[in-house]
Formats: sequence, C-alpha cells, structure tokens
Amino acid sequence: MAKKELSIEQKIKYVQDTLFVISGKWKLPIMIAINNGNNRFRDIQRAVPNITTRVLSKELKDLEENRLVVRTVYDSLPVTVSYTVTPYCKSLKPMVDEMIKWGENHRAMLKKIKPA
Amino acid sequence: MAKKELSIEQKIKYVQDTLFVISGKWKLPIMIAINNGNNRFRDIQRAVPNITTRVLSKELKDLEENRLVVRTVYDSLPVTVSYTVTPYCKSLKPMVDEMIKWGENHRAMLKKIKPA
DNA sequence: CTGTATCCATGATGATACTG
DNA sequence: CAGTATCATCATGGATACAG
Repeated sequence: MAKKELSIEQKIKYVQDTLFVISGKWKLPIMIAINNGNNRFRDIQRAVPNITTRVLSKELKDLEENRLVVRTVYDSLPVTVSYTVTPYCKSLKPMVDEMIKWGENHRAMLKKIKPA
Repeated sequence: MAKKELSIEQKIKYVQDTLFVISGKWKLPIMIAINNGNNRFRDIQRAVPNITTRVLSKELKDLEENRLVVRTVYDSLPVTVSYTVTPYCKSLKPMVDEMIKWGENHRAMLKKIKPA
C-alpha cells in the first residue's frame, strides 16, 4: 500500500497536536527519567534538574490524563507510589530520539559559531 | 565506530535544548509552511491558520536568530520580502516527520477512545 | 503587502511553606 | 516520602488599530 502524502494543512495540524501533548519544558524530560528507571516521585525530581514539587506534581497529572504515565499506589507502610510509562508512551521514542540527536548537534553547532 | 550511549542527564539536556528552539505553537508550522513554498509574509499567514501578524512577525524574527529562516528584501516596487528556510532548518526534517506521524496516530487514537 | 504599537488575558513556571 | 497550598512572576499569545 502506497504511503499517503499529507497536505500541508494536515502536516501543520498534526505537528500542533504533537506539540500540544509534549508542550512545556518538562513533560519529555519526566518521561525520559521514568523510562530510565526513576519510578518514585523523589527519584524523578532528582533526575530532572531544577523542577519543583509543585510543577512535577502537575505535570505527572497531565501525563496521566494523556495516558502516557501510570501512577500506582502500593499499600505498604509507609505507602509508596510508583510511576511507570505506558506502552503508548514508548511510541514517542523515535521522535524523542530524533530530538535528542538534533539537540546534541545543535549545541555543538552553537559552540562553533559562538565559542565561549 | 560504535555509537555512543548518552547518559540520562545528557538526554534530558539535549531534549530541552531542542524544545527551547522549537517551543511554542507556531515555529514548526511556520517552517513547514515556508518549506512548502509559502515565501511571502501573507502566504505564510494564510498557510498557518489563526496566526496574527504580530505573532508571525515575532516568530519569524526568532527563527532568523536561530538561523533557521532567512529574510530577503527585494528592491522592487513595491518592495517585496521573501522568507526561505536554511539548509540547517532542513536538518529538523527527520524529527518533524516523526512528530507529524505521531500526531496523526494520536488523533486517530483519541477518536477511538473518545469518539465524537 | 509587510509589518509595528498597544493593551490585555491566560497559562506556565517559580519560591516557599506546610501536611499526612 | 509524596505531595498540596499560596502567592508572585513571566512568557506566550490574542485583539485591534495603525504605518510605510
């Protein structure tokens, strides 16, 4: 089956959809952190530099609503909470990998044209 | 040469770099529009739904500063201005393509779980 | 056509303190 | 440990009018 070519209007619409879901400074870094084995609230906060508890709390809720992250409460003493990424979240990986690659290259380029 | 594995700290840093450059609702849609042959201010505005002149003007300046877009003034009568994307801008393509793909799929998924 | 100038609303983020 | 509550600030974006 031939690949369908999207119109420019569709491309713009879909990119904006994606931007909306991952918008802000924190959502992708949080998902990367969780995906790397930081499942506890505190671990995530340590893994994502400079994020405050208030913002982390809110972002986690957003990610839950978008079905990218699952929050599980364990009935231990004391209660522990674990965050994990969903299979759906993993579908972001190709895109995120491209973003990491581009960011790495971009930083190198900036160094060239404007060395510290 | 083996591919270098990035640490989670680096991944987060590079993703945030990228997010910083493409942040906001408009930068990518604008680049897509220009890349699709909309080179005049007015054409870009038509191609990107709902953007105001004020915002478009500001975003184009940001993109110029980031060396993603070039502004050229032609000394005709009346003066015409042409915007084009740079080769560097094209390096965003793999990432943007992934974003388009993901956004398309995401919209389809939302329809399934919450049909209008 | 290609913008600039105001003014304003909203949301995103930050600092800090506090709770179970 | 895992958050919530408040308060403050700032950037983004939108409406509208106007200028060269």
